[in-house]
Amino acid sequence: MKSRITQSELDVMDVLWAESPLAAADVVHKLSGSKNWNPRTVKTLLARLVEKKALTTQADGRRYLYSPLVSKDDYAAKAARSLSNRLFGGRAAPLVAHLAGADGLSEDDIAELEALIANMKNMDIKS
Amino acid sequence: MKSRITQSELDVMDVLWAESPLAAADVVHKLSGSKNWNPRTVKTLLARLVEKKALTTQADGRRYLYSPLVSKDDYAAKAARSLSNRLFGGRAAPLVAHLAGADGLSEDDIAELEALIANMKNMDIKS
DNA sequence: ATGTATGGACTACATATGTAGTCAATAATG
DNA sequence: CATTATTGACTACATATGTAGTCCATACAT
Repeated sequence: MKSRITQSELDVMDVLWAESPLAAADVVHKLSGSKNWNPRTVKTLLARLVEKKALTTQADGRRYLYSPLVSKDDYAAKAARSLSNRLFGGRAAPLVAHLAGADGLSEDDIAELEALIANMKNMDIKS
Repeated sequence: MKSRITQSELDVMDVLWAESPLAAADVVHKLSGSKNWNPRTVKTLLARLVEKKALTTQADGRRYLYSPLVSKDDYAAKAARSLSNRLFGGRAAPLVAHLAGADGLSEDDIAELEALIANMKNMDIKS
C-alpha cells in the first residue's frame, strides 16, 4: 500500500534527486528560490516522504541527512506508464501526438525521437 | 482555479467520454462491471464533476443527463504535457524512452511512432 | 553555566478526496 | 389512491494533502 508521492512532495524529491544526501536545512534553502514555503512545511514533507519510504535518513550528529529511496527514473517511468495506460490505451504514439501543440513537436524533439526509435530497432535486432 | 479531476472522477469521465449524454443510472450501470461502487458514490462524483465544470447537465424530466464539458483529448493533452514538463524537462524522447520496459517498445508502437513522426515532418514542411 | 538558536517529534487545521448515508419530491405500481 | 422505488440535494465521515505551529532536547555563543 505505498502511498503516492504528492505534488508538493515531488518538489522536495526533485531537490534530493538533484543532490543527496542533504540535511533538511539544505533542502529548505534549495527550495527557497522556487517555493514560498515555511521551513516547517518542508520538514513535514520530508517526514512524510520518509514514512512513505520514498526517502531514507542517515544520522549526522543531531540531524538527519536525507536521500532518495526511489530514483527519479523509476518514478518517472512509473508515472509515464501509468499515464499511458490510463489515457492512451498503453500506446506510445497517441501520447506523443498529444504532447504536441497544433504545430507538431519541435525539430529537436523530432530528431531525438528518431534517434531513440532507431536505437530501439537495433535493440530489437540484437535480441 | 479549476480544480483537478481526481482518479475516481476520471473513471466517471471515461464513461461519459465513451458515450454521452447519459443519466446517472446509466453511468452507474456502465461502471458496475469495473468498479464496486455504491450508486451514491457515482452520484457524488457526478455532482463534483459538474461543480468542477468538467460535466454539464441537461434536464430530462425529473433527472439529469450528463455530458462532458472537457474533451478527453484536451484532458489527455494537458495531462501529457504536464507530465512531460514536470518530469522530463518538456522533451518528448525521454518520456517515450521511459515508457518502454527493458526491451524497448513493441513493434506496433515503433511503427506508429514512425508514422507519426513522418507526419509531423510533413506538417513542418507545409508551414 | 545560561540563554538562544536549531533540529526532530508530535500536533493542528483547512480543504480535497473516497466513499457513502439521509431526506424530500416525484414517478411508477399494485 | 397508497406504497414503493427513483432521483437529486444535502450531509457525513475517514483519510490524504497543503501548510504550518508547539514542545523539548541539545549545540553554540557568551
